[in-house]
Amino acid sequence: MVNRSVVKILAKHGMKITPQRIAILDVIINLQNHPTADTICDYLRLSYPHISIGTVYKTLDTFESKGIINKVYSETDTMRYDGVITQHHHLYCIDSERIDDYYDDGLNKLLNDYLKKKKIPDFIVEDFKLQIIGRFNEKNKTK
Amino acid sequence: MVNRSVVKILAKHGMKITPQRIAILDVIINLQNHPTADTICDYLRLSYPHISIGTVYKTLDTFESKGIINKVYSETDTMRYDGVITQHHHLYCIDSERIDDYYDDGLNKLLNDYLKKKKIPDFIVEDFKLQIIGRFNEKNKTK
DNA sequence: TTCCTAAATAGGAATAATTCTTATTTAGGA
DNA sequence: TCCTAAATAAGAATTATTCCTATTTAGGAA
Repeated sequence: MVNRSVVKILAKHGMKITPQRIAILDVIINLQNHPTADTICDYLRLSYPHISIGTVYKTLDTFESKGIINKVYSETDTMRYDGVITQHHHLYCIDSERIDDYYDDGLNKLLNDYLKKKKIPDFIVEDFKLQIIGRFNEKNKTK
Repeated sequence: MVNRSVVKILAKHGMKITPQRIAILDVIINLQNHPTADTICDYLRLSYPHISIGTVYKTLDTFESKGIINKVYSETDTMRYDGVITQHHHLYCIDSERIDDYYDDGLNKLLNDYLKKKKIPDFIVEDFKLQIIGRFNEKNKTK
């Protein structure tokens, strides 16, 4: 079940529509948990056994440079990817590798207004990301 | 010129005082530009030719787990380190690898108050870090 | 529809960052 | 001064990522 909108996204950015790109973009948009390139590749191999890890890395880089996906900084030395590009922030769990999205328009506005007013010397702000570090409490420990 | 306070920091955290630890901590506190483990090692070798890169990594991890230094998330796949542990944020340059510290007590307070009041469901906030992404302007391009 | 070409891909080698292993050394308490 | 657990050096191993090259392919032109 190829998602038609995935094809549209590729076309909109003037990219060649290849089965690999469709599959990769489909996976990253549908996996909600900020997967690594390796995780993405494992998933892809279920339906696409010959895909190459090099292609996955290259394609993710291409998507990122077009602004289709985002890289997520992580504590470990493995890069993670995020199919959500509307502005949002991240909750980092101290006890696990878990990283959740955090949407908060109030927070966005608060920071936007502050940084616009504040004027950091010799620096032009283009974007910002808040990493919120802490713990998921009992009710929500597994996911 | 061994910095006495470096020794004090090690002692305060109940760590064995070794020449390697003194040298490493001295370098990371005095280098202000968020060096990589490799950069730290190069510096150390000037005065300490036999230090092992493995020791540098292990020691930086130890320091980080004791809260003496911080890791800094970076765009590339190389971890960087920060000898400054008072709360602060980072300015990431889009055009280079440069990462500057950004101190702003007003911002800290703003975010603290907001997150304290806001209550993110099922998540207990311990800390936060703001990544401010943008460009250094002409006057300040080289550094 | 067929052909053509630049771009994309597969597969594997190469590189770079980091961790692991083990024998040796050492800090600091007894 | 001695003893032992902890720290270190050196290099091997691992892991993530990039690079290389021959082959394939998407999509525009004829």
